Amino acid sequence: MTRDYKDTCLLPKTAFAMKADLFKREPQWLERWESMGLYEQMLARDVPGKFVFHDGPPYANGHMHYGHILNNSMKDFVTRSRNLLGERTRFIPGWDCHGLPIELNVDREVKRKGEKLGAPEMRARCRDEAAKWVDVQRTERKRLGVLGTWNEPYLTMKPGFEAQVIRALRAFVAHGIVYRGKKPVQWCWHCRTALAEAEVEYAEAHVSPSVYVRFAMGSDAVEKLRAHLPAGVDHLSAVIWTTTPWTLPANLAIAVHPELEYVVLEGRDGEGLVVAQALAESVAKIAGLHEVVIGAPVAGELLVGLDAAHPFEARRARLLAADYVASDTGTGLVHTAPGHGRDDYKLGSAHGLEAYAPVGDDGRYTAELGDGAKALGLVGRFVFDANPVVEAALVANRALLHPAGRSITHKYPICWRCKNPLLTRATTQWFIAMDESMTDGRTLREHALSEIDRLAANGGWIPAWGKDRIRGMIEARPDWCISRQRIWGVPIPAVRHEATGEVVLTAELLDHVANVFETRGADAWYDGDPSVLPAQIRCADGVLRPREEFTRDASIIDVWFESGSSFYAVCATQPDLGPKVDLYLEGSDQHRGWFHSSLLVGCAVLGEAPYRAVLTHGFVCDDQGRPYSKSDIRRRQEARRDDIVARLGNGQSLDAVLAAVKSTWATPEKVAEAKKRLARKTSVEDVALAIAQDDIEFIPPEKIIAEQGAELFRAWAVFVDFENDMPYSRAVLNQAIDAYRRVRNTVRFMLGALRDEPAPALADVQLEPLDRWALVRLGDALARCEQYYRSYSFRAVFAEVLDLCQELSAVYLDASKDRLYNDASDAPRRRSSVATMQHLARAIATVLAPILPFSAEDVWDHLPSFAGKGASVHLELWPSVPAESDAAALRASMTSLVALRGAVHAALEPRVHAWGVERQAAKKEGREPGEGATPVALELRIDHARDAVVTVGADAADASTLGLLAHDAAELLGVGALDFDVIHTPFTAAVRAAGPACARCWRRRRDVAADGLCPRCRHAVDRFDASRNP
RNA sequence: GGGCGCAUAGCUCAGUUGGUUAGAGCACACGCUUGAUAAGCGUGGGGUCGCUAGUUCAAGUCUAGCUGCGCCCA
Repeated sequence: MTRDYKDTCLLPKTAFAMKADLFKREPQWLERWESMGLYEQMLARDVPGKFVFHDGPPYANGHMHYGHILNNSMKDFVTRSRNLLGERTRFIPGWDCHGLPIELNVDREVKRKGEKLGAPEMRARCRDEAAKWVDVQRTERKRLGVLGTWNEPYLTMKPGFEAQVIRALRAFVAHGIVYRGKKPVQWCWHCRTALAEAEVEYAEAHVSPSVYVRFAMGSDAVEKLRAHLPAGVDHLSAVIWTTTPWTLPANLAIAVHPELEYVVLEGRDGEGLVVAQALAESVAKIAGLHEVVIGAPVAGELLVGLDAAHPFEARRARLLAADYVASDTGTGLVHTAPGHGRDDYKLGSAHGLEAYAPVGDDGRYTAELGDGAKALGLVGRFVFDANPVVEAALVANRALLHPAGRSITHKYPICWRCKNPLLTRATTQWFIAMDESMTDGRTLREHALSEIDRLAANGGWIPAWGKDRIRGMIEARPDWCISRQRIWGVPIPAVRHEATGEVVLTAELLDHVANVFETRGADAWYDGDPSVLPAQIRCADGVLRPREEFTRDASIIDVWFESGSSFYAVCATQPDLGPKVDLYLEGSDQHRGWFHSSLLVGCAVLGEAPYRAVLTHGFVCDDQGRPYSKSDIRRRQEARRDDIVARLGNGQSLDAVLAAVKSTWATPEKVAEAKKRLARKTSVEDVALAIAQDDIEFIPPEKIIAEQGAELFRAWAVFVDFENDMPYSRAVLNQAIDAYRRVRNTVRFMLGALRDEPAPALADVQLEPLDRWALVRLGDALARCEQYYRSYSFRAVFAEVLDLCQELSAVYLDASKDRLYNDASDAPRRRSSVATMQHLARAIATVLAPILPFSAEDVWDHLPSFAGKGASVHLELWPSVPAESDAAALRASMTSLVALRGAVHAALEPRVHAWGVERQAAKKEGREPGEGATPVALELRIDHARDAVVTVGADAADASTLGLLAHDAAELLGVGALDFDVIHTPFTAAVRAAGPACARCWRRRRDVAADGLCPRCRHAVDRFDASRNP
């Protein structure tokens, strides 16, 4: 029996685990990084560049969801990659702490306990509530491995921040574009506040009344339209359509499109109904007319200037020209209440009509109502309850075109918070004018638009369509309503002079208030201390009056204004950052939110956009492209449940139903299980829900993190394309995990090659061509990755590294095995290999560190020490490779070899197959391979192709094209030897290699000696034995 | 209803200024490998490039329309 030489081989050895156990170990790394002050050390390095990154504040309410996790992962990619690239980058996490959701939570709690609290107490409760969630979210964000100043985050409720918000407001005031106006806003009667556009949601199926109302016109109209009247018509009515009858008391006008064709439709008793031609038929139907009799078409222009009597008020509605009037629904004549609609307001104010809205904060009519409405008993009545009253009055006045009770199902705006339907109601609010000249002569809108274009010219919108997105919004947005009638926020420090009624909001006043807020916070506005105001306040007439003559405004500022000021509050106040931010990074919904408000604040405060670039990512969706949120998934599960229950109720069989709804339960076994459950008296609903939950799965993020680790989520985030919606499902997550494992195992092999022993530096070895190629390949990957990082193409970085690992694994590492395992430890070939592998492992860990910070550190911990090795991979700078003058030749050489490799493997496939079959047959029959029918020699080991000699026709590949790697060609192809036949036409042939196999390295060679070893292995074994027994 | 996007293999994605037979990885099938082994290697099957019409010698790529999906708005 020959000696077993396995122990003398330098087989892979490393403590770097194949299984990462991330969920267990991540917290340990986090703790280590924190105690060693990793973030501070990283920033303390002397690096050439600087990058200003700014966190968009999440709202301090509730736990993190998938969107947050994705967003935070990406932000950490940015922080870490910029630092890696030698650009000092701080990350100051922030939270949006003010605003309605928190206030309502507190409100609900206070009401539940039956407490009565004043503003200061309410604000203190809100502060506690926000602080509580900041703590919760801080823990959750840190757990993801996000690096930053967690002990000093920015909070919009901190005094310094609040003061800067006031200073930002001051800039708008100084530009002269802040004004008080009565305008229709979206109003929540339940929350008693105006809502920002971002705070409005839409209910899909809201049921509203639908009324067609006739407004009687005068004889002047009959005169004017005489040529267009059907024969029997002697009086006219303008017909309007509305789904908000409660706004009829505020009707002041009727809008018509000047370029639309109208007709007079013959009604009953000689009445002519004025409607758009395109809608005459549908109106006739609604009015119950048996035939459509119309006169000659009338240009809308002709109607403009006429008027019609209000159905129950003693006033007339003028017909005004408006180009927004549509001809596809309604009547082509639009009921106009300037106090209750944005278009209405615009039209009304152009014609001198007031924004008349006789509705209070609580959604009940006020005494401002006209006499007609008062007579209906509407004062004090809730507007939505008034709809039937108004409708009844219309019937009584014969103004309704059809029987009462029509309704329509349509989308309707609701409050994002309380989900109650909203009113549009004119209130007195503070606005920032989009179209008034600022001090530099431009309007805010012009200014913002030109900044958008300037950014676009510098590639600042990523992806590029972000420009069109935000541009469209800035172009179309109305004046910015910045006031809210709530408590939890930064007050708009306006004061009202009681004697004159003048409301003062001046730069001078704001300066004083900002300075007070700087130390005492915005609470100072509420605590009764008069010193929050200057002793004397200047009025418009220039006269200073004592503050005792003034009262404070109770409005707070829109939270979007606050977060839009964050660059000014957070970055501008720090000398090493400054007001200009290099990158904003949020979901694409923020084109309407934070990006938008920041841009406007930037234009007023800095005279330019506060950011140089804006990066947006899509939303987390399931594998069918539907939003992946707990509530959304639950809604769909319930819909699926209802579907199943309904189908079963219709008498369909269970298996038919499951097949029809494409359930994963549509298998005989599952159906049987479901039937069994039903038999156990479980309700149909319960079983259906269980099935639906199985079909439409929600995977709680905290569960993934607790059971698998946060890094796998980061791997997912980098595995899918963030510019689009990002598909998330168990299958996709598993794919990302597979990719992660692939990289991990490749690096593990290289660590194994190092065997926990310090390897020589590249400079200290004579590099083999094979290793030089590996370093060229690495260098190519590094160059691409650097570009990818600079352009935030994190996915491409990961794909590049994955590709590198794949290629190394299949080609380079495989070819290196013989020298790694079998050469003597000090053999030059082996030294070249280990020096290269140390460099590769180091570089790969470093490049991946921003994306997979935990695993990269794991690699670092297991990388044997070398000169200059730091305490953490995260303190490394961008890796390099040695200069290589033959890079092009090495690349060409490998390209030829890889092409040849494909041909050789294909040709070898049937032989390998035959050898394998023989081997298995021998095993099965309990005989040695070769003893049977197939003439295969007795083998110690058949390493598939390795024992083959491959002969290749000269036209397929010429030996000279293999260039620098020709020497390693056989190893790279995974065969024993490679011959070229220069005579024949292209072909590939393979035979078993001749000669006995070396007992140690298993290579068939003609120079195997009598002791069973080839000379190389003899030498290696001698060295090994000598080191054992010196 | 409007604005901005997206649609390539079962899945995740590449696919340059239009130009050979549309690629990769995962998954799948079949092999090899017990010296990367809860790993590694090889071979293979799999696509009407969402649909329709156009421009062109030539369309995954350009144009228009449609369908589906997302975000934002009404």
